[in-house]
Amino acid sequence: MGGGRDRLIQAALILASTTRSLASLGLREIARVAGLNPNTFYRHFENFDDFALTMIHQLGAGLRTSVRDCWRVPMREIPQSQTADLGTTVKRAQQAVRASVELTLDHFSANKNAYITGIREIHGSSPLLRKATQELVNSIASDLASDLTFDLTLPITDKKVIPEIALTVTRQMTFIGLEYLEEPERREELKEQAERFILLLGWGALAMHKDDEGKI
Amino acid sequence: MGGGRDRLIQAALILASTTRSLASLGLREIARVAGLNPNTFYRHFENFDDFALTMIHQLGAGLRTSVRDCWRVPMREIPQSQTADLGTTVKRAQQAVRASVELTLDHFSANKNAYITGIREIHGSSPLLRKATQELVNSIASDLASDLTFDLTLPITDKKVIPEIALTVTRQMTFIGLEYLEEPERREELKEQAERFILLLGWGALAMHKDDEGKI
DNA sequence: TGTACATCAGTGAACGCGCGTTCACTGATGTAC
DNA sequence: TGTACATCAGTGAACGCGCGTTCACTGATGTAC
Repeated sequence: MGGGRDRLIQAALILASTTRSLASLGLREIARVAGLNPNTFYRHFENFDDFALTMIHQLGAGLRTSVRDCWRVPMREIPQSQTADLGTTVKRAQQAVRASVELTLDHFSANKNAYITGIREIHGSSPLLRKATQELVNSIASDLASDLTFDLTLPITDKKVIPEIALTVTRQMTFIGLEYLEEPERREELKEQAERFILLLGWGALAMHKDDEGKI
Repeated sequence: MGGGRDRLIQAALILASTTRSLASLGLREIARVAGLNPNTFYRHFENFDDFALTMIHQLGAGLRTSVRDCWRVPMREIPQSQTADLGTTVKRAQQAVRASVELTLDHFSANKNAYITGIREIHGSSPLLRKATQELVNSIASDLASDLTFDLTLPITDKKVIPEIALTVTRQMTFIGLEYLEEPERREELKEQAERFILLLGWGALAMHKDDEGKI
C-alpha cells in the first residue's frame, strides 16, 4: 500500500472521472475513498486548491510528453525529399495523420481517468483549475505547432496559421476524445471523423497558400 | 419586481456567470441573491435538477434561434447564380463568414451571462446538465448544417462533411466565444482567428472534393 | 354586488447532516553523537 | 553499537457552519354562487 499522498490523488482521480468534476469533490469524500482519515489531507497539502493544482500539474506533465510523441513519431515518417511527387507526399501525410489520431485516442483510452478529469476542468467551476488546464491545452498545442514547423517543411506563407491549426486540433480532440471514451461503439467513426477534420484543415491551409501565391 | 420564478433564474444566471458553475451553486445561495426565502424555491421547482434543466432549456431555446439567424442572414447574401465567376463567389463567401462571425460574437457579448453559464456545463460536473448542453450544441450545429445544405449549393461530394464542419465550427466557437468574453482586448484578433479557421475548413472541403473528382 | 372558499407565492423556525478545519495525541522511521 | 531526540504520516474527537428539506403559517388574488 503506497504513501497516503498518492492514495489521495488516486482516489480523487477515480471519483472525478466517475462522478463529478474535481473542483466539486469534498476533502472528506476523497479521504474516505482513499481509506484515510480526513485529517491526513493536511499532512500533504495546504488546502484543496493546493491539492487539485498539484494533481493537474502531475497528470498534465505526463500527458503532455506522451501526446507529443503520438504526433511526432508518425510525422517523422513523412519523407521530406523534394524529389517525391505531390501525390505520394499527400498519401503519406494522410497515413501519418491517421496514425497520430489512432495513437492519441489509444492514449486517451489508456489514461481515461486522467483525461476525463482534466477535460472536465477546462471550462469548469474553479477559476484556478480552469487556468491550469487551459495552460496545459495551450502547451500541448504549442508543442504540436513546433513539431509541425520544424519536422515538416510546409509550403505555408501565413505564419499565424500553423499555431492556429495546432490549437484548433488540440481543442477539438478534447471534444472527440471525451466522446471516444464515453461511447466505445462509435470509436471507428470518431477516428475517421478526427482524421477527416484534420486533413480538411491541412488541405485548407495549402489551398489558402496557393491562393495567396496566385494573388501576389 | 417580477415573479419569484424569474428572479431565481436571474439570480442563478448572475451567480453562475460570475462565480462558479451552475451545477455547483446552492439553493440557499441563489435564493439569497434573489432576495427570497430559500423555501420559495420549492414553490416553483421540484428540486435543483429541475431548476437547472428548466433554466438551460429556457436560455437554450432563445440562443438557438438567434444563433441560427447570425449565420443564415449573411449566408443568403451569397449569390447562387452559376454565371458568377469563382473569384467573386469566394470573396462573397468570405464576407459572409466574416459577417456571421461578427454577428455571433456580438450576440455572445449581448448574452454574456447565458453563454458563460451554458458553456461551463458542456463538460461540467452534472451528467444531467452536460447532456442538456451538449444536445443544445448539437442542435445548433445541425441547424447550421441544414442551412449550409439548403441555402447554399456546395460542390461537396462526401455528405458526412457538411454536418461535421458544422459541428466543428459550433464547438470551436464555444472556445473562441469564451475567450472573446473574457479577454476584450483580444476581440479583433479572435474575430480574425475564427474567420480564418472557418475558411480553412471550407477551402479544405472544396479541395478534398476536387481531389475526389480527380481520382474518380 | 357580496360573500365564502380555494389557490398560490411567499415567510420563519426548525431538523439532521456532512462539511472543512483544529486540537492533542501516537507510533514508526531517520539522525546525531 | 546504543541511546536520545526530531520528524513525519497517521488517528479520533470535537468545533461551528451552511446546507437541503419540512412544517405550519400568512396574506393576496382568483372564482363560484
